[in-house]
This record gives sequence, structure tokens and C-alpha cells, in this order.
Amino acid sequence: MAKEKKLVESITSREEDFAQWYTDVVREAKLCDYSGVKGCLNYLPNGYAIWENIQADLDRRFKETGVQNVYLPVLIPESLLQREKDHIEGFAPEVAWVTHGGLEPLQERFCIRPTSETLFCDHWSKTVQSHRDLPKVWNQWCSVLRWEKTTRPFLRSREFLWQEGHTIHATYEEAEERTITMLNVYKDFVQDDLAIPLVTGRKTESEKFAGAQDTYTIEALMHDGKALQSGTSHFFGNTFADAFDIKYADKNNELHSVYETSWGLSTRIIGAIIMVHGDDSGLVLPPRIAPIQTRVIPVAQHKEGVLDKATELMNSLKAAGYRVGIDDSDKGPGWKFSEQEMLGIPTRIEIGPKDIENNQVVVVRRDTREKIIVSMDEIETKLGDILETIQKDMFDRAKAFLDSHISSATTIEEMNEKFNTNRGFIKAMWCGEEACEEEIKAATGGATSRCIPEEQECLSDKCVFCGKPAKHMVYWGKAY
RNA sequence: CGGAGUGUGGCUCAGCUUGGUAGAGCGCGUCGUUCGGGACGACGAGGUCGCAAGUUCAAAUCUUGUCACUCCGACCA
Repeated sequence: MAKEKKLVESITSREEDFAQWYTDVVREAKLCDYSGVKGCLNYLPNGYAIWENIQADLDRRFKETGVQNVYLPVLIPESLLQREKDHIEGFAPEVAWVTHGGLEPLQERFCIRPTSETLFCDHWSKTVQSHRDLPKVWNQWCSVLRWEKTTRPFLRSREFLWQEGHTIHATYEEAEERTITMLNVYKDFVQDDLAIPLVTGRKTESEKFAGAQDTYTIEALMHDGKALQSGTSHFFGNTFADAFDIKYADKNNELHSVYETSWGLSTRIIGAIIMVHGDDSGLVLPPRIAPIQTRVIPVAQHKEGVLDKATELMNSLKAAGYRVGIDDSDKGPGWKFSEQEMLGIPTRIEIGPKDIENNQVVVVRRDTREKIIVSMDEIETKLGDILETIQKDMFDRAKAFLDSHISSATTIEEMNEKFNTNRGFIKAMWCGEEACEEEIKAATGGATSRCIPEEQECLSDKCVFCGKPAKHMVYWGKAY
């Protein structure tokens, strides 16, 4: 393969300045741009199309597990938001309020939903009566608003698009099982469709969602070695049911509180796609999620027959079920190649006079820039193979990167040193005390507990910081 | 919420110190020559200088106020 060469000057090198690289890729791939309101993005066609594909794939996976979609309002009365103590304490600092209706001040102000647990609970408290009404396994696709102080496209915006699933169940076990089921749906989706390998597990007390009994998370590792929480699944036990008085009568006509879960994945995941797969030439999209899987690029298209042949090729690929586009603009070929690479389109098909003469096309992989000469007669099947190979290779590369950036430490000094030399996740034992988490964060310049994985290893019997008996092995990392 | 910075054609910015005809590059439009890794020429369109007051014969430029955005921290998906 040809030596990595920087072809595009409008994108800052990833090594030189990762943050600037990220911003450049977002801009050059035309995913979104800044609106006039801080933290609120204009999602452009290229960015929104990715979200639409994420929605389609996830929604299908949800429905396979019995999820039904609903839609609840964007406004939440203040009294409702305050019903559960931890929840309001967690969200109060970052909600926006609607105080006027037209010209008149409102009697009670409404917040713009930061999340909708309270709305779902309010509805269920009025409608659920019998065990026959359970379970409810609902989800909504919507946007929410959180008044963030620091914002970045996709990673942290004030308004963001997401899905939020909310469920209630008759038993503790059933709700707990749903929490894990959804964690696994996220895990499978992100790994299989987005080609992003993950570390998964339970959050510590301090990292839990406001009001949750347990929070489970999928954590991905970005190319700069920072972690990104990419989806969460929460188990609430009876907390919300009690606060909202959601009770049902069982078969013996005895009243019980329901058990509740919620789970969400947002447009933040687009940031993960960019930062896991992108390179110095721009975005690299996994074929399964890419809005366009291949772009036909006619070379010397002014010459007799080239454009016709290219269009014919596009149409036959479309008919074969591929998502395919063509760049028949009057730009030069070099410009078109760069454009296709910045947009992250997984393959391009170059077709020029020489190819037509030889009854062939040149398929170029976005991820490796490898050129593959394919006979025109075989392109419909070969393209599928190439796309599948790209999908697999992208995951394998990201997995190799992840694996090589997971290390372990038994002392705080060792932990610090590893964060400095090989950024990523560090496995270390922990006593379970919140105070120790704080100390570790301070001592490492910002590393937080990312999760307690289900598969525990015993690296030591002592906490990495205080030396007291260890309770858990924890993945630590510096997070976005 | 602290610290810093920036608002001038679609974009990136110069001009401001020392007030006096609104500038450049890129992009955009038309035409022509090009075309296997961001081609070139000619002509052309496009600006309430963030907003508001003030000083002045005269304000992009000076003064005051105000709004917005960006970056870095603390806080969070």
C-alpha cells in the first residue's frame, strides 16, 4: 500500500492537533454547521443521513426485542420534573425554561425536556392498574435540550437527537433483564454496524444517571486515547415508581410498585464514528451505515461514451441494491477523489476511457486507498465483497487499537505513567469509595472511572490509590 | 460560572495604532481551454463593516453600552 500522504490541505493533521482535525473533518464532510445559537447544530444532509441510517438499524433491533415507539411532549411542567429528588438535582443546573405563552407569563413554567422519565412516569401513573397492563416497553425518537456550558459538534451540544427507551415491569428480575438486553442491543449495533469495538460494564455510584439504581454503559476509545460514553442503559428499581405512584394489582389483587428502566443513544455516536475511523483525508464511514456506499467517478468524462457508461454502471449498481452516487460535476478527477475521501464514502469506482476499452473499472477502498481492478461483468458481486471486507477490516483495526491501548496498573504512579505514555483505558483495582475516585481523578489529571466490567480480573487485592481491600476492577480513562 | 479572543462579501482574514473613495485570497456565475490525485485564462456578481448611542465637517477606525459566537478551564450524554 502506498505511503500515507497528506493530500488534503484543508484538514489539519490528526497528529498535529486532534481537536482541530475533528472540527475540520466535520466541516469538510459537510455533516453539520453552527447555527446562530450556541450548542445548537444545523444537521446537514450528509450528517442527517447517517443519523437516519442509525435510526433505521437501531429501530429494527429494538422492535425485534418487542419495543414500541411513542411520542411524548417537548415541555415538562416544573412540578412534574421535581417529583423525584435525585433526578431534579441532577438536571436542574442544565434545563432551559419556558416562562411565557405568547405575551402572558405562565402560571407554572415548563422546562424543555432534558430527558423524559418524568413524562413517561406521569402517564403510567394514570393509566397502569393491573398486571395485565405490564410490561410497557416504549421508546421515542426525539431531541432533548441540556444547557451545556462547553459544546462541541456531536460530542456535546445543547440540543441533541437521540432515542430514549422507557420501560416498566412487574418484577425486579424482568426489569433488570431488560436493562441488560438493551445494553447488548447497543453493543451489537455499535460493534457490528458502526465497526466500533467497546468496553462495557456498570457505572460507579458517582457516574450513575440521576435517579438510577444502576447504570450500564458502552465505552469506546477515540483515536486520541480518550474515552467516549456512547450509550447507557439504566435500571431504576422502584425509585420512580414510588415517586410517581405507579402501582399495579397482581393476580391476588395485591398492590405493587412497578420496576423501571430507561436507555438512550444519541447523535454523539456520530462523533465516535468520526474519531474512531477518520484519518487525515477526512471521514471514513463503515459501509453498513454509510448513506452512500460507492461513488462512481468518471475520468475524462468529456470523452465520447464515458459519462454514458458511468451512468449505466451507477444504475445497474442501484438496481443491485447498493447505495450509490455519481460525481459528474465538471471538476477535475483529483478534486473528485479528494471530495469522496473527505465525505468518507467507503469506496469509489473510477471509470475512464482506458477502463471502458478493457471492460473493467477501478474500485478504490476509502480505508486503505487500495486500488482493485474489477471486470465490468463482476462488479455487482465483487463490490459487495469489498464492502464487507472494509467493514470487517475497520472493526479489526479499531479493535487492535483498543486492545493495544488497554493496560493495567497496581499503583497510582504506574497508572499516571501509563496515562502519559499510552493513553487509553487502564485497568486498576478500586476499594469502592467515592472519595478514592476523586483522589484518582486529581492525581491523574482527570481520569475517571469508565465502568466496572462484568468480567472481573484480580490484578491485586488492594485499591490502586488507598491500598485498602479492593472491591472491583475498574476501567479508568480520560473521557470526552 | 471564571479566563482569553473574535465579530468587515458565502468562507478565511487584512484595514483600526495615526478618522478622509470598502480590500485580498478562496468560493460563486458566464465563456473557453483542460481532465487517471484538489487545473488554468478572460470577464463578472456580491458588503446596512454584529447592534445601539455618542464624539466629529467626516467613523469599519475613537468612546460608552449591548448582543452573539469561538477557544481554554470547572460542570455534564
